[in-house]
Amino acid sequence: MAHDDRRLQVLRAIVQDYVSTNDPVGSKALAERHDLGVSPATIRNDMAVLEELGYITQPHTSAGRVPTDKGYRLFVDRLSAIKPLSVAERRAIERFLDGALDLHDVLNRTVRLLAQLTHQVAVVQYPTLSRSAVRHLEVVQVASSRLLLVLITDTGRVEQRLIDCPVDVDRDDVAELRALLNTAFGGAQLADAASKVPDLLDTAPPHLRSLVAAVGAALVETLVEPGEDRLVVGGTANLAREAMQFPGSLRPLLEALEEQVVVLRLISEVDTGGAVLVRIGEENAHEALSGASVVSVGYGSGERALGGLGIVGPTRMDYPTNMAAVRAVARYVGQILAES
Amino acid sequence: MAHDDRRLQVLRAIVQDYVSTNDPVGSKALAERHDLGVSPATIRNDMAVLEELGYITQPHTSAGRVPTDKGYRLFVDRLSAIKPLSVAERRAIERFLDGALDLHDVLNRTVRLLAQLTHQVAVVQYPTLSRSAVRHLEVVQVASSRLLLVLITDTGRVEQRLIDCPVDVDRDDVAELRALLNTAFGGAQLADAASKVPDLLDTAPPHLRSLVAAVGAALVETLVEPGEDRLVVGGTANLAREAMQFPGSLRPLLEALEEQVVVLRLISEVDTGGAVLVRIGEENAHEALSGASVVSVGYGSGERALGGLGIVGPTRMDYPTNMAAVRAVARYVGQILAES
DNA sequence: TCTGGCACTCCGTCCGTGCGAGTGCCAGCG
DNA sequence: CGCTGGCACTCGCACGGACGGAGTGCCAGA
Repeated sequence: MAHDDRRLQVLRAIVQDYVSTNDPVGSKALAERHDLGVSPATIRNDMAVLEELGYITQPHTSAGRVPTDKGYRLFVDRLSAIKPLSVAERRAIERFLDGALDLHDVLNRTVRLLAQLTHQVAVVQYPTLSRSAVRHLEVVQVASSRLLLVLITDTGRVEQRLIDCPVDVDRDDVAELRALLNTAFGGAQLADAASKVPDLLDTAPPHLRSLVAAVGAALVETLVEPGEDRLVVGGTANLAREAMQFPGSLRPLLEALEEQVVVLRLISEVDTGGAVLVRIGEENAHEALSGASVVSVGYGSGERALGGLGIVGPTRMDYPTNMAAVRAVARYVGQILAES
Repeated sequence: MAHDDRRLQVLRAIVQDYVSTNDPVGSKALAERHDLGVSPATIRNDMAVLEELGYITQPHTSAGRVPTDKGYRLFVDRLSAIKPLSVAERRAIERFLDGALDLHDVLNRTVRLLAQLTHQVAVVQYPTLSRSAVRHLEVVQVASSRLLLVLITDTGRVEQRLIDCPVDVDRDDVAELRALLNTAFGGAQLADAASKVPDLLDTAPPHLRSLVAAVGAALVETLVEPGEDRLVVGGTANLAREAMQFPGSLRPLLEALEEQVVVLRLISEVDTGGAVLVRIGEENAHEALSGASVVSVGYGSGERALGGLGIVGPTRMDYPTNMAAVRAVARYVGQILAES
């Protein structure tokens, strides 16, 4: 029906106007700014229907209409296409990410880039350990009975962990242990590491067993530990600019961003197909984010997703542009990580 | 003079009341809440003098008085003693920092602890590389002509850096290089590392020279690079609670905290004597912090300061308590780092 | 030198008004 | 049957004046 079609166009127009002006949009303004080919009165009727269906709402009687979460959802799903980035933006991405010195650096630059491109809070997850492989394991003795285990993954991530040994450790044993660990785990997926520990224990020379046990335990713990997934957050200053957008104060949002665990769950639940995921307002379950939207996507080299990245902002955001930025940045990051 | 003395007591009372109530304080309220032994009228005269001298000011004619930066300065310098922490707080600190697994973990816990104790934004600097010694250098080959240099310091800090080599690298050379580096630099102060590179270049076997040069350059760069000093920031959510305190918006402050470099300079300029440093409002030079105060102190094991930590908050803060918290946390962190 | 009293200054709040934007409904028209 | 123009109605908001209260400065007296 031409009917429904126009109604959707009206919804699209409402979302676009509201996002760009931040004012509830009325029928008259809509008719003026968009070539809908009908009069304000007709638009009013359509808006009444859209409101009935729950796509828009009016903040107060006799104010303009504002999209609801459901309205944004429909907009994202059916009324918008991801807007391609400008050439300048693409070049900016390249320039920004080139010349990164290590993983830290790559992710820090990424988060700043993303915050700058989208004017939102940007979030980048470190490559998940459980999907990484061991490139090298280093054991350094820091005290007579204390070792520092350093894990270097194929994604360039470096993790450290202190190990308290039951007894004093001999210098030569450390070297032996190092060699043993690297032949056992070198190149192996970290996810498989846990299952290899018992084997290694059996085959290890007796005088190293207790050490191997301690190191193995530490390795497994590192994987399980909630802190294993790190998060880089940037652009929180962008929140201040749009402070009015959020009900009450920024506080809960800032807390959630610091808490990390909540945001982490959202960011790491990426679509395996590589599509950009959008979660709008209440869809976020967690209360602190109920007034916010999250746009996220997995990044990685080849098919496997190493981690997620994305942005957090008010539900009233420019979805097409932001989705494009998130996707583009994720691609570049994937490329760069593949190279190193 | 009994005169001046009372005036200072009035100033102290004003600061205390203003900090706790957040309302400009008037002569009457002051007389009621503090045993100054004089009438409001007398206090008014004193306040007029204090205002003349620039210690207090009135936001509007016929509102109460509010301390100026200069007033807070006098308060901190002469009118307050660092308030000892409660037993519960001391125990909380111990409990909170115990069981940290590595340097990351220690610093992350520290920043959260400090934010929680003071209800301000907490900032902790990683132990400065230039004051650390090399515990171990690790070289890992990540591609035929690409090495990953991992530096482990005596403070437990682990730094990584990618090195592009001019030519493909032989596996055995890597092992040799590693041994060479560790005998040359092991245990040495990083600050001295730069001066050792030329020597090492001379004595190194010819086939390793180009590698040593590349690694040496990377090492020196790591020290010089602005990013060498890392910062952990936490408790930004506390800013939202006191958003009204800051002129305009939180934006500049949040930006400065993300920028890191500004805050870093403030935090790292610690008193060598181990005293808590307070910078109030305009004393902070940088514009974004002109409405904020910074309370900082160096932490470290023994005498040398490894780095700084502190808090950033509105000038209207509880200085005695916060100074106590900062000092106590710094001590514990120093202890813990000395142990590992 | 301190105190009580007094006049004065303003800020913040409240209330009433007017304006403007936007709506819903209805009758008429193609 | 759907679109249009017109119209009355509803609110939110900005403006402006009045009011009360808190706090001050000053002055005369103890």
